Amino acid sequence: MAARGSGDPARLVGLLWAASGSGAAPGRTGLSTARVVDVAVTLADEEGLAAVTMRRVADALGVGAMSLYTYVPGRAELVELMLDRVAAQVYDGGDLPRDVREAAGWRAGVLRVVDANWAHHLRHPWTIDVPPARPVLGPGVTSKYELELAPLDGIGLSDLEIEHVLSSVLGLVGHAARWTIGVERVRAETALTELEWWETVGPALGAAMGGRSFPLAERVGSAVGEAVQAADDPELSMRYGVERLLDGVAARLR
Amino acid sequence: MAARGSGDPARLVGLLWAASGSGAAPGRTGLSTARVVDVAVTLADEEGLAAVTMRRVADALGVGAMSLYTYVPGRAELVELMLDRVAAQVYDGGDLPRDVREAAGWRAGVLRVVDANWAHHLRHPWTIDVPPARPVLGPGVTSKYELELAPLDGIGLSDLEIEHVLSSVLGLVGHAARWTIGVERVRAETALTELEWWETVGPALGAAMGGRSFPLAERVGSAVGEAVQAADDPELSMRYGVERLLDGVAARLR
DNA sequence: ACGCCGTACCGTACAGTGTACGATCCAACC
DNA sequence: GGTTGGATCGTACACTGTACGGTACGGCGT
Repeated sequence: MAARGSGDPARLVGLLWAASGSGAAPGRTGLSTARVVDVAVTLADEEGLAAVTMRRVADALGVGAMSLYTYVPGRAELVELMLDRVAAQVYDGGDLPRDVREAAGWRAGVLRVVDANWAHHLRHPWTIDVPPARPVLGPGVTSKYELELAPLDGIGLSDLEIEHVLSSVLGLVGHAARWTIGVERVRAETALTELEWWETVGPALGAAMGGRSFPLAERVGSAVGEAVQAADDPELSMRYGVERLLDGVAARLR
Repeated sequence: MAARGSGDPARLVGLLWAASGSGAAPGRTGLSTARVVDVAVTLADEEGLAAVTMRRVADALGVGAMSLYTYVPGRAELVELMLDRVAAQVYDGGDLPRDVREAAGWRAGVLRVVDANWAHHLRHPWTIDVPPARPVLGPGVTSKYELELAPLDGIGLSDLEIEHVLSSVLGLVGHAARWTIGVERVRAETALTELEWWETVGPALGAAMGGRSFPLAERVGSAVGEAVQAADDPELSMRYGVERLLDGVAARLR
C-alpha cells in the first residue's frame, strides 16, 4: 500500500538515483527504468515532448502501455527522469567550467557554462517545454549544478550572490533558447522563412494599423531587421546580456 | 475560398487590429472576436491555459463549440489574440516608463518595466505557458514595446543595443516568473509547502545519494535555503541579475 | 518435481482534446 | 415571396493519461 504511484516525491528520488525502487532491476521482458527513460529521451529529441506518450514509448520498447507504470510512476515523473538523464551529459565531451576558469579566468568559466547550456537546449529542444518548478534532485542535475558553481566560487561573492548570478545567466540562456526554438518550430510548421513571413505580414500590417504609428518601435525594429535579417536574434541578445551582466558582477568584485 | 482558416498570418493581423476580418462585427448571437477573446482570458486567469478549450469557451458564451471558428481561426490564434489583449493592459493603472525616466532617470524607467512585467505575469500566469516565437504583431504588444523602449532611447546606446538590453531584461523577468509560477503550481497540486516537501525529500535524498558528495552545491544550497526558507527565490535572483545587468550597461555609457 | 504466490504485464474503459465536414437555419435583399 | 450567403452547430475521428482488474510467469518452499 505504498502511496498512489504518482505523487510520492521519495519514490522519485529513489528512481533518480537508481539505488532502490521497484523498477531499478530489469523485469522479465528486460525492461528497466533506465531503458524506459532512454527511449523516451530519444523520442523527445526526434519528435518533441508531445510525442512522448505512454503508448508510443511502450511501442518503441515492444510492451504494452500499462507496463511502463511498473518502472515509472507516471508521465510527469518520466519527464523529470529524462531531464536528469540529459543534464548528466551537458559537460560530456568538453572542458569543465572549473578547468576553463583555471586556464582563462572566472569569466571564461561562466561563458563555458553559457555555451554548454545553449548547446544542450538546442540538442534537446524539448527541455525548454518543461516548466521549471521544484528542483529535480537527481545525480545529473545535481552534478551539473556543482560543476557550474565552480567558476563563481571564491572570487569575492557571497554564496547567495553566486546563486543569483548563476541563476540569472541560466535564465538568459533558457529564455533565448525558448525563443529560438519557438521560431524554429513555427518556421517548420508554416514552411515560411522569416523573409517570406514578413512579406506576407508586412503589407497586411500596414493596412490594418490604419495610421497609428510607433516611431521608436519602428526605428529599433528596422535596425534589428537590417542587422540580423529577421525580427530578432535571441542568441545575439542573450550574449550581449550575459556580457553586461558579467561586467556588472566584475565591478562588484573590487 | 480564403486560405484554410488556421494558418493565414494576414487574417490574424486583421483580427488583432480589429479593422477587418469576417469576425469583427457581431453575428446574430451577439458574438464577436472581442467577446470570445475576453471570455478566454477570464477563463485562463481563473483556471489556466489548459482550461481554455474550444468547448469551454463556447459554453461560457452560450454557443456551440464550432461557432467560435467564425470569429477565430483556431485555438493557436485565439491564444495570440489573448496575449495581445492583456499586453495592452500592462501599463494601465500606473506610471509609464517614459514618465518614470523623466522623473528619476533611465534606470528607474527600466525598473518600472521590470515591475510591470513581473506583476503582469503573476496576474496572468498562463502567459508563461505560451512559448515565444514570432512576435505577436497586434496593437497591445506593439504599444507595450514602444513604451518599454522609451527609457533606453537616447542614453548612448545603439538601436541594436537597446533591443538587446530590453530583451535581456524581459528574459530575466520571464524566466523568474516561469519559475515562481511553476513552484506555486506544484505546491497547489501536491498540497505540500516548501518545508514539508524538504522534510519528505531530504532524508530520502541522503539515503539515495549513498555517499556521493557535492560540496559546493551543498554549501550554496544551504546558504540559499537559510536566506529564503526555500530551495530558491526566483524574484530575488532576478532583481539581483537586473541590477548587475544595468550596472554593466551604465558602464558602457561612459 | 510440484505447487503456489507475488508481481510483471497488459486489455479495456473513461472523460477529455482540436477541428474537418456537412447539415440547418436565419436575416436581409431582389 | 423566394433566394442566397453566411452564422451556427451535431457528429465523428484519432488521440491522451491512467484506474481497474485480469492473466501469466519466474522463482521459491517443500
